[in-house]
Amino acid sequence: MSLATTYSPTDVEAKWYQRWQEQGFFKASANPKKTPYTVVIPPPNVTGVLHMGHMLNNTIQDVLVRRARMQGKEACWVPGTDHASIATEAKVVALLKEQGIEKRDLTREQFLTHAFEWKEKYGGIILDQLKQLGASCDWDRTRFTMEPDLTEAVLRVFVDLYKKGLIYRGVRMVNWDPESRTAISDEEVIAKDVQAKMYYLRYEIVAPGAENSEFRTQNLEPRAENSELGAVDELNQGSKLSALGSKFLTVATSRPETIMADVAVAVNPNDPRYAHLAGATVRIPLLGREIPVIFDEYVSTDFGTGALKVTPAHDLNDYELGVKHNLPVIDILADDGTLNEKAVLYVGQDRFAARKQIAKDLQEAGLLEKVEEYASIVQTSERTKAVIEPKLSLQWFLKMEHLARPALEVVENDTVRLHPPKFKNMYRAWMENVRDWCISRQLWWGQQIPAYYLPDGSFVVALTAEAALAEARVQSANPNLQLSDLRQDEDVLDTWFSSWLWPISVFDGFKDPDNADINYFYPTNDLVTGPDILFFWVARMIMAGLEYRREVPFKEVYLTGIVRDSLGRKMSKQLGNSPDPLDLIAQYGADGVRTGMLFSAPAGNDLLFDVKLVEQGRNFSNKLWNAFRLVKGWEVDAALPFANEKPVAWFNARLQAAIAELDDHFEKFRMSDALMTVYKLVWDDFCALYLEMVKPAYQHPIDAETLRHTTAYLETLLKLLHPFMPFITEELWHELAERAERDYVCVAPWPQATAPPDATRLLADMDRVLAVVAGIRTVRNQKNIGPNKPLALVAKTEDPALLARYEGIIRKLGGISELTFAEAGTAASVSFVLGGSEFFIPLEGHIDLAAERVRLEKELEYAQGFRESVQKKLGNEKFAQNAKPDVLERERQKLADAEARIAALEQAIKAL
RNA sequence: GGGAGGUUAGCUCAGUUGGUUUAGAGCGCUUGCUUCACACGCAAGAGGUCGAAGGUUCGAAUCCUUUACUUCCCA
Repeated sequence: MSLATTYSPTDVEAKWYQRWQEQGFFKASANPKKTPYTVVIPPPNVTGVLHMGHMLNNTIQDVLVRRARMQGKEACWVPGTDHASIATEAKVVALLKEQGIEKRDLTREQFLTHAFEWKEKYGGIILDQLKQLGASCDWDRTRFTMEPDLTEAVLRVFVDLYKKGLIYRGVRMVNWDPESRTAISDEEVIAKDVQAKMYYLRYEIVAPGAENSEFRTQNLEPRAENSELGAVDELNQGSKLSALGSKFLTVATSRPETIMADVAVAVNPNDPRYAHLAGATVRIPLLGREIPVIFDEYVSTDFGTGALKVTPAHDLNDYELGVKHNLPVIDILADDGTLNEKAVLYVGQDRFAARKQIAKDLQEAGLLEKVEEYASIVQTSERTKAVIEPKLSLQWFLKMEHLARPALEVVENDTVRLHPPKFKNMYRAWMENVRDWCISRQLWWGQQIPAYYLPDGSFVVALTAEAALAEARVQSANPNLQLSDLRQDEDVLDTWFSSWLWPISVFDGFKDPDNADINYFYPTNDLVTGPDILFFWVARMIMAGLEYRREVPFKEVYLTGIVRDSLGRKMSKQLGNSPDPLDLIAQYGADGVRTGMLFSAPAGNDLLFDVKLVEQGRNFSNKLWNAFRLVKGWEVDAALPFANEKPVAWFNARLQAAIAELDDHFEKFRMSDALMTVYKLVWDDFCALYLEMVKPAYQHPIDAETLRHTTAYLETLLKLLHPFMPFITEELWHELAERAERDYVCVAPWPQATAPPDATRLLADMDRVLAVVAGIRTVRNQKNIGPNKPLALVAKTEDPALLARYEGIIRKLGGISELTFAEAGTAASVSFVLGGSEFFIPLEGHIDLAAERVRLEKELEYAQGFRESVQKKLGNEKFAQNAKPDVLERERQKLADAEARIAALEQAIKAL
């Protein structure tokens, strides 16, 4: 045989991917004669390269899409990328810096030119990588969130939502990322536990109406020189405190560097410790500025000292307190996280450097009472990991309430189903507590907000500058207003403000809301993505879909797990525990990698990736390859009669049952189980059993009828496997037979399960026959008898006809040379009992009578115990009354089986 | 701190409306095997008192209560 004993994927994969594309199999167009099946890809970042998460996600999508295509649906998988404003801008800025170009020296247009150049050069990498995985996307439909049409869609939506009063502009406390120097949305903030420090600061009390500044410093004792700053120290001495207590108010804070932005100290009005401070002011340590003591029940008496410094510019709660008490706002932080001139002290220092320095200075000034360890939480940027600053800033927001209500409704009533359903709870919690979405970003890479400011500071919102001008002329009642008088908002929109339109915008549903594609392909069917972007993206797509199409964007959402390493750790560059997907494909083949990923990917569970899984996938490819080699190598002798009626009928029954099971798994999005069903069908049923039953002896020909059935089965298996392993199945499809021009397994019809009328009996009979075979093989193993040594089998059974019908199979798989029926076995035999039947294998010289007796008696004892427990149950009156008839019947059957088995065992023991 | 999951064989997971000395799968493990498609293989086998305690029931991995551990979401 010329075919290699191991399958080599690399030779095969590129070839077939190219052929599929040449044939246009992945192209989809509105076709009223077919049912549409649509998937939009979660657009990867244009800066991205393929990682293991993409592999899993896109493998699942491809499996679904390929199956739908074979089912005769008009399968449309739309690929594309998103512009990832923060990540891409950072990347381009860094690249320019390497070339000696600073962003601030460029105009917006110049920068965007650079950025688009970069995108053209590198932006398609990840899509090409998907092709190596086998992704059957309609590449002609590739979209990019910042291309002109999609940009227009974003702007149209912005204008529309503004006109509907859902978008507003205002000063709000936002999450400021000092590293990317932009506001980000609540969803882009990740809370992290940290071990922080709580600083207890002394604010000098200025008595009501009196100027007693002589207390300022002289009553302070110098701190011990060796007192380590940062350690929890012992300064909290009662005597000293009480002495100082009357002159100082101690305030606990984790952010001492923000005292320069303090505008008050707040205490609870019910706190007796501070009642005397009514009308008092205190001096900010080091700075000396006087600020009032205010009273508010918001302050909790048991946190810190019960006194709270109020810094409205840098804390949301403080801001609200400030508004309530009419306090000023002092913002001491610059956009990059350094202190600005309003801070007066530490100007130009980074906030963390300033914190260290001020702690030191406070300590030296005797104004730091103590420092405590403090388990705290910091908010960090999902994208840059920088610590977020709450910052008051003028931003654009989208009101969520109106959009969230219907979007929650459709998930609650299962119009959109989440898989696994446990995510419904999470979704509900988010939807019910959703806050307005900050959609403006202080960046250039993205869609510039279509708001245009008039010279008088008012603004208009319009799709184009020209439209804005027309509106501005009306609004200002100034017909002489010129384009040059208008200034467009500098900010761009959040990338998710593009992505949430994706299922509509990729079909041009905004530009042309009634076009054939959108009407046909929308709503899409399945969405496959990670739960980490359930809110970012999935929820918002549902909102946009309902708002703009009055229809949900997809019906089923499959949420994958996270790919982790075998120790359960997230894959990261730092740990270096993430394999390069392309290396894996090169080493094990795309089919091997795809199946490897799916083997351990139950829905919603994290996938603990182990290269062994991919090895298993490769081994499976190889198994299939060798099954093909065997069949391909058979010579036909047309004169031979059909010799394998039983195996052929049985395998058909198995096959049909497996197809039904497979379809059921797909229905329930149990991808891992679906794969396992085919895996076992191929490996166990087809290779280990069926092929072994029908294969002719070495160098003997096969009859034509058997070959015809076997080839047909193999073809069906290739179809069932194709969604999982597209490459090897296509290769074998064409190796197996000469194919017509467009006859590819890629577009072959998906097999329909049609169980033969006698399936139940066929399967049950074969189970009994295979149990006999297993019994024989166990004897061989126990007695160390190789498979080539022929054995005789004597059966004592109430159903000899069954064994007679399947004698050929028993002979072949069991290595049995002679099957006879008798009423008793011979003493020099090894016996085994199945149900009520006894089987004897005469083995002169291999028999240890005593050991045989012990073994059989052990089995007997077990069977008797079993019988007893069943009898006990059947004897229980309450059981007889309450149990359903079928349960009762099953128990009676068990009893009968047990009795037959006991009788057979007793016989066998007697025969010894 | 609030909420939602999970805890079943060494590992990763199934287990549908409670039905049993027999709770399944894949991988791994053990033993034997150059059986002429495949050692990326073949055959056989071992391995679990279903986190713990209590309860309901004729009967509980499955229902209820308490508890421990763990993951995630929100604050």
